[in-house]
Amino acid sequence: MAQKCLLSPQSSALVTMDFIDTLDDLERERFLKIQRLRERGIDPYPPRSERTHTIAQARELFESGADLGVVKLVGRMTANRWTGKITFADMRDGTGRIQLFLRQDNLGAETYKNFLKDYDLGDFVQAQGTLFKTKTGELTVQVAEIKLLAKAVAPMPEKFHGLKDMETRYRQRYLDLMTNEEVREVFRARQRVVTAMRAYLDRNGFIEVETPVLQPLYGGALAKPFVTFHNELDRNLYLRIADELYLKRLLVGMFERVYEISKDFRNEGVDATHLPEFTMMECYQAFGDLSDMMRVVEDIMRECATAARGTLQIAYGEHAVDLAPPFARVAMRDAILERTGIDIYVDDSFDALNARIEEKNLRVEPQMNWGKLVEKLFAAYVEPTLIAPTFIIDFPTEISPFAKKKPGDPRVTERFEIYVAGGEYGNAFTELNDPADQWQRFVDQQSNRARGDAEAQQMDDDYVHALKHGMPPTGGLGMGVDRLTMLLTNQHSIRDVVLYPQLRN
RNA sequence: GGCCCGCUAGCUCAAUUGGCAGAGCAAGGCACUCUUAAUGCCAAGGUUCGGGGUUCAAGUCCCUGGCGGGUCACCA
Repeated sequence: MAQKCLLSPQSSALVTMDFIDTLDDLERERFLKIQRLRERGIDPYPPRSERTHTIAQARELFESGADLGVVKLVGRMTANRWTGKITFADMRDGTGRIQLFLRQDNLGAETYKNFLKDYDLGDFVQAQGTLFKTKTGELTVQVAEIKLLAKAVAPMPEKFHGLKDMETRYRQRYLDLMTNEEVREVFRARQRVVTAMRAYLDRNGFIEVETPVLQPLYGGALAKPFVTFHNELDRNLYLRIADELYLKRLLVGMFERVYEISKDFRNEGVDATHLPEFTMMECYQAFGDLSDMMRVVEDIMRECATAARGTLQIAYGEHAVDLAPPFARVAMRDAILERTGIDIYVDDSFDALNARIEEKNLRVEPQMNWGKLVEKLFAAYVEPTLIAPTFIIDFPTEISPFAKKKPGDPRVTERFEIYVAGGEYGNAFTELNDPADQWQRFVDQQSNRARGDAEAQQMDDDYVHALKHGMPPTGGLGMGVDRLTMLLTNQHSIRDVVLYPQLRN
């Protein structure tokens, strides 16, 4: 008898028995309901559903005064309140929540009893009936017929406190999404950010392209790569750390404006602002320069903020930020001078700058050259203070191997990074198109590598060769899509804007 | 990788100095025809992350391993 009631019409007894052995007590209770339903001839997993409106549509139409008559709504039951022979239930679909009103007098004693017995929170159902308002004024479906669409065997997380455990939220994201409405909104906002960015670029003549993820030589950024192996080719390949060098080759080939929104991979630390795979937008504009890229950043910030938040006045944590262009422009030298009293142009050698830093008792990690020391000084004393959107310009040449040197001052380049609320959101150059200079930069990077800099660029002869054929004067930009989404959704961990983040260790 | 914090019922959380491991939600039973974190009563639910140790006695103290979170260092 026990075995018979576990038989499923669509699977063998053996499989069913094995499955039931995997269930805990709560799940087993629900699985027995599935058996009861099947015995009554009800398929707990019917192949199709019927739906006349989404919940949002039904709500909107009703409020506008339309007479909808009988509607069929579908969704997941998420709460139940019963008082004897009537039950109020909450049902949610992808668009919203609506209350169901089930009454024994309407459904019939048998159906009503079976509903109470065999339906659970988490089940997908189809409710047919008419819309009305309860005496407390809540829009409600007066249910004439209720049908099970998909039985949930496992119980939902707690209905009031939601799912809080970080690990479960990330590893079983579906539980997080079904329980925490605000999490779903973050990912809807992310989609609006990406769509707005793409729409802006498309509208301005940038062509979306795809470049290799697997690269024989990685480059375009200073970072440690992931290494993989191609069996047939019998060689190592690297997962891209940036798209830069492939995209700029396209300008040699006479595409004038290109962009790519891509996953990049960097084999480095994992924390609240870094994941090993992340999404980057890079765009390049032939016959453009740094100031064109500033305009692109301002436009993208404005359009993405409008799409995500509907306003340019946003809150990020404790900061109020105004994203209305134009953004401030400050030379790195001036920013550092103001915050530390050190003039990097006076102390423009490694030894001099290092001595000044020690003299002032500033905490800066030991570095291998002047440029990196400047970068550290900036990161420690300037970056956290940049709340209003600010372009920092004139980066040291030593840390900018793909940027053109500033006319009249070879120590720095035509490069900016955009900072908002103490964080970096984009990086742009007037692109280096002089093949001899580019070749020398690679050589300099190699000497850094020889001195132990694991993030130094490798020589890319093929890229230099491309430049020998002539690349027009060009402005290029990279923006972190995840970080922009964080800013625009007020999230403070990158894991909260990535559906399936890599977890630590 | 260093340091700090956490891991207890399906979920959210308690547990005093080392002294019988508890509550709410969910799920089970009963009552209740306008509830909305419904309510009332009853019953059930545990390898306290794993392993080892100290102790008459360990959720609690010690050692060790695992998995998370925060922070510092590096990178975006």
